[in-house]
Amino acid sequence: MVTRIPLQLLDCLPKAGAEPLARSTAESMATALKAVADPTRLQILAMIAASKNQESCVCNLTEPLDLTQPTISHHLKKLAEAGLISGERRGTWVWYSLNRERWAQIANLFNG
Amino acid sequence: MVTRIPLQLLDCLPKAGAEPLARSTAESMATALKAVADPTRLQILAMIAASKNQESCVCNLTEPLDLTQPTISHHLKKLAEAGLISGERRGTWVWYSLNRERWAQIANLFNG
DNA sequence: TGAGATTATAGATAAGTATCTATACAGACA
DNA sequence: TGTCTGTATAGATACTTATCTATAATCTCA
Repeated sequence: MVTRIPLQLLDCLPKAGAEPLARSTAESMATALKAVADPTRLQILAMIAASKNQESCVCNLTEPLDLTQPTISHHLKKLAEAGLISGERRGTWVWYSLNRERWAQIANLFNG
Repeated sequence: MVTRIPLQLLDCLPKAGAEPLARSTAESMATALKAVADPTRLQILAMIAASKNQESCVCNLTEPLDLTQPTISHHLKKLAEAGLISGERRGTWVWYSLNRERWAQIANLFNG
């Protein structure tokens, strides 16, 4: 006996080959995007990009953003972990600059 | 009497014109990015994009993603609120498709 | 070496959110 | 109209995280 599939269901069958994005890939992309998806971190990135030599020390970010220094450090750490910025100690200060290659990778998520 | 500024400090002064990104703008951008910055939602977006006519009903998403139907509905709502997808009821099913213009707007955040 | 300045870390707290179960709503069809 | 199917909403819970205060670590310089 043949099971009859109602028309309703047939209309809704997934097309062959519509494989879901691999979970591991999706998680890796989401981690990078989460780092950017925060208003304070977007402001930090904008300020670095607008600074002389496109780099900034922490001291330049704290006052304009009206947040405490540990909070700024927390956000810089998140951005660094996502590979979006790098910090380099020069004397007393730590200078943060954008990682252009990583930035381009994320842009490609949307251009593909 | 002139206050003497130590050399150390001079080295760290922000450059003129390095205005922070307006908070309201940053928050609006972050809202859109937060919608994308979730592995499940990335998978949903990928599945919609890979589907026939680039649209999908909820029933096609639930099983491959191994999540309950209310959870999928929750994510679809988030994506819709961010303007990234739109749902259209056709009979029993609601079909979701990508909003290309909105997608392009987000891509521009990274290409600018 | 010791004092002062800059940055990072630890721990606490409050707010946000991804997920579930239970249930309501909406359309198809017999 | 009543039943079945597909989708949305409500409420609860556990997990994440943005922020703060307090403190440690690191560097400069007198």
